[in-house]
Formats: sequence, C-alpha cells, structure tokens
Amino acid sequence: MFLLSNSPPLRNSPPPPCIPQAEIKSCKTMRDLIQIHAKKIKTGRIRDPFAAAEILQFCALTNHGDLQYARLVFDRMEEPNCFSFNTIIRAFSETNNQSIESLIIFSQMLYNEFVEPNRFTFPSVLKACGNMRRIEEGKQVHCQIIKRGSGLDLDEFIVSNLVRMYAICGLMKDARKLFEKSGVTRKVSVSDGNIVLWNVMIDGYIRIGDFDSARKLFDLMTQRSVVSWNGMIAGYAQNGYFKEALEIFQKMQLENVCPNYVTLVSVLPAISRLGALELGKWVHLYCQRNKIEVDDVLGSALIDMYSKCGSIEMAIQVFERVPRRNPVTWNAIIGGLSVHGLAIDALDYFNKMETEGVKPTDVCYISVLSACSHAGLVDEGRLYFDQMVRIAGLDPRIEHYGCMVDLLGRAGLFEEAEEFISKMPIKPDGVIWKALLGACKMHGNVEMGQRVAKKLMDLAPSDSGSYVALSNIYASLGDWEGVSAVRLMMKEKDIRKNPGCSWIELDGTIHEFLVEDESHPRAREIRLMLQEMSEKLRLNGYKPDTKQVLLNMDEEERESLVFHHSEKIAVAFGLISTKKNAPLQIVKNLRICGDCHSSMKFISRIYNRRIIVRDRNRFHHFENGVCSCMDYW
DNA sequence: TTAGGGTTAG
Repeated sequence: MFLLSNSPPLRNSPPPPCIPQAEIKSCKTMRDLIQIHAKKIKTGRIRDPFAAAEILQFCALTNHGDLQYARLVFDRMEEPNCFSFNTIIRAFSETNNQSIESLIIFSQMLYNEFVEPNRFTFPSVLKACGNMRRIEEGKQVHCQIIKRGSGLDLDEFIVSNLVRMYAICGLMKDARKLFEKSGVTRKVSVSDGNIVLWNVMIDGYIRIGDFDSARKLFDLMTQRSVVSWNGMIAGYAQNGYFKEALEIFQKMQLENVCPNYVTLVSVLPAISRLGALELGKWVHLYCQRNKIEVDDVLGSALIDMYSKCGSIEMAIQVFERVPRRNPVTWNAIIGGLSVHGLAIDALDYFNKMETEGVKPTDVCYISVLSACSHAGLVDEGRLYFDQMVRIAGLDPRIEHYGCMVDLLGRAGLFEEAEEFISKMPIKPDGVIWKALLGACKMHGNVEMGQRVAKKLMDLAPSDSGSYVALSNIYASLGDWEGVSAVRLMMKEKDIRKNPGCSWIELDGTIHEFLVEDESHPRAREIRLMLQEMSEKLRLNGYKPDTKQVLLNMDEEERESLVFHHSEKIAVAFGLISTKKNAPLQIVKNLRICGDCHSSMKFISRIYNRRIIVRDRNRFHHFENGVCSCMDYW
C-alpha cells in the first residue's frame, strides 16, 4: 500500500514550515516512514521540497527503504530539485537490473529546465552505464561532462567512475588514458581517493584477463586498501590461479592488513581447490576471533573448504551452525558427503532439505546422482533422475547425463548406458564417453572400450585421456600388443600423458611433488623413506602393479617408476615430517593409480596412519588397510 | 565512489 496524496498540490500557497528532521532520522522501518509521510501529506508539508527530498532519501538509499515507493514519491514531486534527481538516479544505479531507470531519469533531468546535473549526478549515471555495459551511452555522458566544463572532468569521483565505466566495458586503453591523465601514476605515493582509481584499473585488467598488467599496477602501489587486496585475491581465485591467490593472501597478513568478509569469501575457494586445510582452519578461526558473521554465503564457502580439504566432520559442524541455509549451502554439504563416498548421508541431507521446503536445484541433483554412482546405488539414481525431470521439472544438463552414464557403466549395464547416450537430447561430450570408457576398463569390456576410445579420439584428438584409458584396458587384460599399438599412436601424434602431481600441506606450506621428483630440499631423506616403505610393503605381501605404466621399459624399471609416483613421494615426505600416528592428507591432480591405491592401504596399516587422498574425482580415506571407496572408484 | 562471494558429471 502506498500512502500518496491523490489531490494535486496547491501551487500558490506556501508550504507550512518543515518539521524537525529528527523525525525521519528516527525512522527504523518503512512503516515508521509511511506514518510520517502520511502526516506530511495531510498537513500539506509534503510540498516543501526539502521535506519531500528527505522522504525520498530514506526510501531510496537506506537499508530499510523501498525503491518502488521511492519511485512513486519522486514521480509525485511537483518540482523535483537537483538533490532529488541525484538521489533517485543513484538509487537505481546501485540496484541490479534497474540501472536503465537511472538513464531514463537522467534524460528527464536533461530536459528539465529548472535543474542542471552536477558533480553528484555523473558518478551514478556512469555507474549505471558501466553496470549495463552500455558504452555508447557512457561515451555520450562523457561528452556531456566535457561539454559542461566547470572542471567536472577533474572531479575525482567523476574520473574514477569514468575509468570504471571504460574498464568494466573492457575498453582498457581508454581507461588507461584517463588513468594516466589523472596524474595518479606520476605521484610518489598513492593517497585515500587515488587508491580507488588504482583499484578500478586493477579490476578492469582482471576482467579482461590481463593478470600481468593487474599485478604490475598492484605491485606499484605504495599504499593499498583492503579492496586492492581483495581484487587481486578474487581475481586470481576465480580464474584458476589458486596458488597466486594464496600468495597474495599471505602477503596481506605480512603487511598487517586485516582481511574482511569479502577477503575470506574470495580466498576460501582457492584454499579448497588446493586442499590447504591448515590455512582453511585459520580462516575459520579468524572469523570467530574477529566476530565476522558466518552467514549462508561464508558458511557455504567454509563447508566446501572443509569437505574439499578432507574434513567432512567439520563441514557438517559448520553446516549445522549456519543461521540460515540457502540452496547453495545445501549443495555444498550434499556435494561434500558425495565426494567422501557417504552416499546414504548425502541422500539423507537431500531429503532433509526437501522436508525443510528448500527446492533442490539442478546442481544439487548433480551431487545426488554422483553420490549414487560412487556408491553403486543404481535404482536410487534412476529414481532421482526421474524425479528431477518429472516432478521438479528441471531440464537435465550434460552433467546429469554424465552421472547417469557413469552410474550405469560402473554397474556393468553397458547396453542400458549406450542406449541412454543414444537417446540423449544433447550431443554427448568427451566426458560422457570417458565415463563409459572408464566403465569398460573397470569391467574389461575391450570391444566397447575400443569403439568408445575411437569416438573420443575423433572428438578430442590431442587429449591424452582416451589413449591412456585404452592402453589401460589392454594392460589390465595383459594384451601387451594392444598396449604397444596405443603407445606407438601416441608417439606418432606426439601426445603425452598429463603429468601427475601431488601435494601435501605442512604448517601452512604446500609441498608439491611430481613423479620421481628429487627437487625437494629433503629429497635424500624422502628417498630413504621410500626405500624403507618399499621393503616393509613387500614383507607384508605387497606386489607392485605396473600394468598402467605406458612406457617401454623392463619390469624392474616399471616397479621403480610406480614406486616413485607423486602421491607416494608426498606420503613419504609426510611420514618423515609429522608426528607418529598423525593423519596424512594428500591431494592429487589426476585419479589415483591402482598401484598407489593398494600401496596406500598397506601404508595405512603398517605405519598406523589415517591417509586421506583427494584425487581428481573423489576422496579415499585409507585406514587400517581398507579404503572408504571399497575399491569402487 | 572502488572489490562483492559460496555449490556443479569424468
């Protein structure tokens, strides 16, 4: 309900004196405001432009306001002054998807003979143009600024918003010109207003993917605000430069800059991807010590961090304490349980979510189907897929089809899987065929394996994955001729296997290892540990599995090679660097190999260690000679 | 004024 006067304002009678401002300042809700507004309409005081402007400001710009109401207040103003125009333009420029209103009102302002846009008008108008990526309108506004003179083009707010507009639209050359013209690059030190300009430029470079230029500017800054740090961290983290994101985050601590809410939400995904649990725990503690509220967004990031860093127990704990849960929060926990192989729990949480009235999203169904597939729950998987389509009315995406093919393939239902693919309304991608190929390898289905590998090779001729998988199928059946043929093909086409890489975090530092890696400062001790491990494992009945080695070498060399796989080096380093019985956590960029998987089982028993390996697809919790995946991965 | 987030098949 809008309490707006329907009677036309009396033009000739002067408005009564304005009521004290404190009345509106004490408003806490729209309800309070509406009461005062009604009173002003009744007494005629609304005709005082200052009183009306004050009402407008509350509705348009405060947290408890209502922009729709503000628009009606503005439209009813008989002669809106410059202040009111600026207020409403600013309010719309800051509201998602409504920036166009700012431009419409701005053009009304240009036609209004009683008001002139001023230095407070242009920043918002430029912001609106930037938000909508309307560079043509933006350039026209830029012309207006120059044409009107009065030093508008030197105003720091206008300049920074001009630079922002060009930067956000990707026109970095124009942004750079203005940036350099502003003189900030010539100043010895960066002052509180200039930082904004630098930040805007950094953000612009990151948006166009020019990380070198962004970093150069960042490094040149003699003073930075938390926004400068956040910009670099979020930029790196969202574009896959996880190590760089952590490096900046750590540099930030060294320079005694306090991270804020945005910093933490931005850095957590990088921590998750790298599996840096210690750092993740530090972030969580930092929230608690500095009273940074763990809301649904930060909570989701923490849940994801704990689950991706191997601590599903902590992920559950954070989930239970989050004050409100949105679909992403639910997805984070369900996805976490799923990659840890806790399919039943994942399905329990899914049901809980539905009971609480939260509608599952398509992303959630991906986690649920993936959980079913890893646990071999074929019937449940079929049921959920059906539920998603028929009841939830969601269109399956390629990821859902991928899960289903994986589910059917792992269960050995080859015909059903192939038929499923043939009926897909979307063209199957490489991942779909890889899922089926993986199933062929698992069940030794050479005939289908060859066909699928051929399809994959046509689809992505330079991707080593299909060649490696086909070679592994031959190898698992002892067909060495087949293995050599694939090897020859790879050699002819100069296709190389992606190098495996594993890492382990100790005291907040990430130690990375490649196969046969000797580059670590403690390489000698690691080598001795690997020898000791090899002897102890053999004494306990371990037999090396060298089937998956692609290279042409004799058996002894093959055995040595598999024993120097990156994940084993990481474990050896963990064993010599941590206290007795302490759990070890390893992250690997590819899937764990069969030999490493069986070795980890032995190591967990012989050395009495819990070993958690996160591979490309999921978690393996090794304890007392058993893996949580039950060898089904 | 500037940055503004989290979840996703193999």
